[in-house]
Amino acid sequence: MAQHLIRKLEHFVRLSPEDKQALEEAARRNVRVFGAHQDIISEGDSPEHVNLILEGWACRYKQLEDGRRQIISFFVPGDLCDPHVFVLREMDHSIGTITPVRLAEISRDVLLNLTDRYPRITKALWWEMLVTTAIQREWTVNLGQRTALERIGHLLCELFIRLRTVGLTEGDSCLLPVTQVELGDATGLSNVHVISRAAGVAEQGADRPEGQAPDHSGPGGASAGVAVQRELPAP
Amino acid sequence: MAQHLIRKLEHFVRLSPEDKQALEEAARRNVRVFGAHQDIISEGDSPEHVNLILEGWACRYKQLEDGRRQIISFFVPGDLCDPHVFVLREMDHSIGTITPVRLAEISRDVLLNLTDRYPRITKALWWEMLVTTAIQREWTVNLGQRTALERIGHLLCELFIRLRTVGLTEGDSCLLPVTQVELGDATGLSNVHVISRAAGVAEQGADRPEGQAPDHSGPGGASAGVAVQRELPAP
DNA sequence: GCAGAGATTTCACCTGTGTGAATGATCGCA
DNA sequence: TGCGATCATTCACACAGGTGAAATCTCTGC
Repeated sequence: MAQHLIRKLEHFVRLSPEDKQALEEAARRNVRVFGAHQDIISEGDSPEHVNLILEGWACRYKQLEDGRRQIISFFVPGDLCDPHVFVLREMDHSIGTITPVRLAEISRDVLLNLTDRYPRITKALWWEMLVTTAIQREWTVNLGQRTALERIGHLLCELFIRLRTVGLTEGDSCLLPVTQVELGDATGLSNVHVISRAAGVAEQGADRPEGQAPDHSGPGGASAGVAVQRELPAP
Repeated sequence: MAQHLIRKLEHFVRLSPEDKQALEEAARRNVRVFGAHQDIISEGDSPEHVNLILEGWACRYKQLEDGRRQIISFFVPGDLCDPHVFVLREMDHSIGTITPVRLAEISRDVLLNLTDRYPRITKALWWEMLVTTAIQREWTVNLGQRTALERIGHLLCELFIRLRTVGLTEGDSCLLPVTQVELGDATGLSNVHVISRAAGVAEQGADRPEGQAPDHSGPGGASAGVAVQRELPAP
């Protein structure tokens, strides 16, 4: 059940069989299923548990009164939505599904128990959180400084690498169950503009992405290097 | 010395005299001084300690090869640069001063000691970190969805409120020792464009900001509500 | 008191991206 | 088998914001 999370964390620390066992256990109870385009938790709600994505894609987003929407980050299998969220009274943003999603609700107690008993897990979760905030910084740069072409190229590279980390790629290709409107909401572009630029990425990209945070920011523009199939995973 | 940090944390938890004493102590040792426009720590360096800003302004930024620069966040007195940074091998971004800065370097051991012995401080630092990441999310929305006018209005409100939290405002005004180029780097705008829009903010704004995360995103644009003096604090 | 660097302000012009609308594809479902 | 909904694609046009350059203005140091 928790194989994606375990695979991801093992990029940073070596987990013992007991560590893995404990994670599996935590991910087994309280599994919930959501359809596509549903809110898992909405702005203003108070968070009750940490959600571990087992299957499917989701996103964190914020919506302005006039309808403008910004996707703040994507969640793919193995991702934890806010392992520290209990401190806050209420959510300042929403989390919604993109595809149908299967997730495990992990209660505060279970999580505290986990970090109390398994120091390697604690360390790995710290690292996971730091990587997440580093990605968040990269998005800030993406939105603030890069052109449309570069933004989309960079985002595709990020997602490809994250999927590869949890073993959800095949060679140079991966599934990308995200509509153009959603790509636009994530990159701060209009849906109409996404296509012309996404086409540009497809033309230019042939290199393989390397490293954790690819930075294709030169004047030459982004090279995606990812053969992306727009296709939903078979259930 | 640590009065700004203490004042900020007390918005969330009530600190005992001993808590405050401990914070004061930690901020007293290893004080360093930087000039304006210097790097405190650069991309690629490995972080050695947590920096507590005592006086002056700094910022976190990332620079692309072709010179484009994105300011990712501002630091004002009372702010901690990354209370969790030790987990990372090397910095993926730089921290540089804007004005001359006085800061306290807090070592890993001192910080761990602090969080071990003073649970209220631990809780307050957790809260501080969550607020910081919430601000980071807000920047993502700012850069991705808002117009130039709204971006600048929102940024000015944020800074005013943060300064008020640490007691660095006077009535409706505060110091803003930030150049237009820096405002542009933070909002993803060109310096030339900042001025026309900043002028717009000055004209439109007369309301007082309210709440922690002001959201002036309606079609009417941003209202800054802050009378800002562009002036360096006397040394 | 002067020189030089950095910051602000203004201008004219250009371009990247948004808007709105119309047309085709694709897919789930009755 | 066909209907409706959701996405993708394309086009023509509009405009927000970028670019480059030049003219002040304001410090700061000598």
